[in-house]
Amino acid sequence: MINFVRDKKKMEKEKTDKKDHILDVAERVFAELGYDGASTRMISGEAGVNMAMLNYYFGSKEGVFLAIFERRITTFQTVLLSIGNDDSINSWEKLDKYLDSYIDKVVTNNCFHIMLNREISKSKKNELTDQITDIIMKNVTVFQNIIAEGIKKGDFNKDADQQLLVATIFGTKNYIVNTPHISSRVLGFDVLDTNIQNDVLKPRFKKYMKTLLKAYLQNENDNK
Amino acid sequence: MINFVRDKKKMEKEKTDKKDHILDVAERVFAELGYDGASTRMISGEAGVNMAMLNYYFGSKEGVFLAIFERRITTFQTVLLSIGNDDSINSWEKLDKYLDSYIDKVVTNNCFHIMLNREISKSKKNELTDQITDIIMKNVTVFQNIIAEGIKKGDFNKDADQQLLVATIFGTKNYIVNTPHISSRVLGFDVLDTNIQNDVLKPRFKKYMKTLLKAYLQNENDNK
DNA sequence: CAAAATTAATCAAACGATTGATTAGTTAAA
DNA sequence: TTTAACTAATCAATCGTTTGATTAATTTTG
Repeated sequence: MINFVRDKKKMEKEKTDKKDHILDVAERVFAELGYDGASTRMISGEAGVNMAMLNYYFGSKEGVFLAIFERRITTFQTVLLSIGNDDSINSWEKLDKYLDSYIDKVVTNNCFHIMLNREISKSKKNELTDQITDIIMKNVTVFQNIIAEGIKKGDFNKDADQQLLVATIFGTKNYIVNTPHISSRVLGFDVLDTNIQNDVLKPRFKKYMKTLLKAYLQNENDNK
Repeated sequence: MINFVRDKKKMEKEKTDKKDHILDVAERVFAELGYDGASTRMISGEAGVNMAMLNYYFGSKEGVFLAIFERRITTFQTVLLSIGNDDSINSWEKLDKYLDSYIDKVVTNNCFHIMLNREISKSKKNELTDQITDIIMKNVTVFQNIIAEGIKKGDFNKDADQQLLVATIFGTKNYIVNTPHISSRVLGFDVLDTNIQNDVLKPRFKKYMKTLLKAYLQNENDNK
């Protein structure tokens, strides 16, 4: 067996790569089978590591689950927050930017969002669902503020139902991303195919969402 | 011990009542914890029956799951189908009727729809997800046909994205019903409270959905 | 009608399999 | 040599299911 010479830098890189690899696999398996349906043996098996490594690295199965979260949420939320707080653009532009960023992210990281929504859909509360709720609410609040601000400024129709509009944008996204078997049959192509996602789904989804929101939020006496 | 005189009719009633009771409980527990998260012990325990009764009546855990489906889908789908096939009303009225029936049903039977959507959100295909997909697609197809017909007739805007509109109506519904922790915080009330559902949620949801679809589907040169 | 035979409903106990987790020991790196 | 990375073996607990036995209800028989 050949023994490579590896410096410390390289090692650390490989270590985090290994942990990252485990999380990649776990994220996919959790999305495929759900948290309860996915076993630690299956995850470690597909990741090509010993089962005990999951506990060695992440402490427990739940630790793996939470590690997946921490990896995804931080950068994403700061991006959305910065859009919400950008005072140099008007409400319509904010809406556009938010939708562009949001749709890009959730379509690309669909495994994560499938996993996330499966767990939050458990109607019985527990520590985990509370944590997930808080995470999701941060994204929701940014969107809500954009709408509320737009209405206050007079850019958006004041009769709009802010709360249910939240349900529409996030619900529409969830439908496409989280139930791929259904949405693929409705749309006529495989929504999980990366190429189709980038070339067809994302632009079409963005365009649709903007048109829909414009139709609903536009003041009745306005013309475009 | 008193021995009641009971005719055959009465007996059968009680038997189906018991099976129905088990399915009621199972439906709730599945919604609370997911299919994998809910154990047969827990279901039988909460239903107050011996564990073996689940297998005696329904063959297996999956049998319980499928029995819940058969109980719910039949009547519901015929109602929606009859609306879709009603030629005495125009497309706008069909849309209204469909939304009224659909929203009433899914909000009331929220446990069932939570359960249904949790399982279909597993991205790995299996026999069960295929069955659920077929069931869901029937409801979707009725809605799609209403939209397609309306566009063909010229009632609806021909530039409308039919497919993504499907994602919006069913997605918005799912968001409200399937993630009650989130939607309750967004809306500011408990979406699982039966009284609130009937007095507040249903009428508001119907009104919103109709307004949204009208804004999007209305021909640009039309006035109401 | 009454006794016997048959069927349906229910139960506690136990089955083998699988779960998440831990151990004690080995290998590799610093 | 000390520490970190990794492994095979094993743990108790829980899973869905099955069993054999028992009770209750119904039908058949004499």
